[in-house]
Amino acid sequence: MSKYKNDYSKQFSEMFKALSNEHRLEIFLYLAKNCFPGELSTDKEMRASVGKLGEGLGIAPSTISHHLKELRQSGLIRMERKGKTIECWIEPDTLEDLIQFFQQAKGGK
Amino acid sequence: MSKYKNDYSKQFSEMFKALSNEHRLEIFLYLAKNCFPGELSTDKEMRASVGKLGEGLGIAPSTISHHLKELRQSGLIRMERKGKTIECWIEPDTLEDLIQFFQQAKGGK
DNA sequence: TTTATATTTCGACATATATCGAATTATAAA
DNA sequence: TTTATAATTCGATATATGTCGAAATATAAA
Repeated sequence: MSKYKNDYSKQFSEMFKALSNEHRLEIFLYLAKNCFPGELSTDKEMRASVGKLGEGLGIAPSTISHHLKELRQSGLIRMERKGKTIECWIEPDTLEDLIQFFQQAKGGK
Repeated sequence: MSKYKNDYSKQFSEMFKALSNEHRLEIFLYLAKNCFPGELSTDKEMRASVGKLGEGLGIAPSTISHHLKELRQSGLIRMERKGKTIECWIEPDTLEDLIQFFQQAKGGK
């Protein structure tokens, strides 16, 4: 088997690691559904606070914070302080990159 | 944040875990490129042995074996003994599932 | 300025993961 | 049947991960 790593393998494997935890995947899916920016990226409704994201997951705030850090560091989400809370939303380019990653793998190109 | 897990979250998080390791991702990409079944699924060239997949990765055969088991258990690849060797190939449906997973996430549906 | 709220950082700990080499199993070849 | 090849399983070990609670930090409210 010849080397089949490209320059992005490391980056993609880090995104997959971020999504390999069920709590992080759930957060990611929630953000993808509710907080995908675009036409209304400045609208408060398009973003979710750390506290909001923690609701219903049954884990400590410090753990949520840890998970969000992982999602951010892998390039899947963005975070920005807004007053007392910190707002989170999906990094839109990365979602498209992931689709292309698997389409290319499927195409065998 | 409301629960956003669906019935498949667990299964997807396991695939992402399998792809979170650089060695496994490399194996997966190699198989996707070279061993995607279809019109020639019985052709020897469409499959790769465990030994072949280990070449050039610089890790022990037992470790390759471990990684392939993870890829198989997560549903990303298939394996079948053929004489002395064990042949590996991509599970084609799963690749399409992954594309749809991210397309759906992007669509916000 | 003091207090309350939201979040992060730190230190600890239990569990999971990646890896190896040795031993084992399965098959084919001599 | 004995030997060689391919791959897996096992046991060990070092490192990484998920989690918590306590303490620290940032901001807003009183």
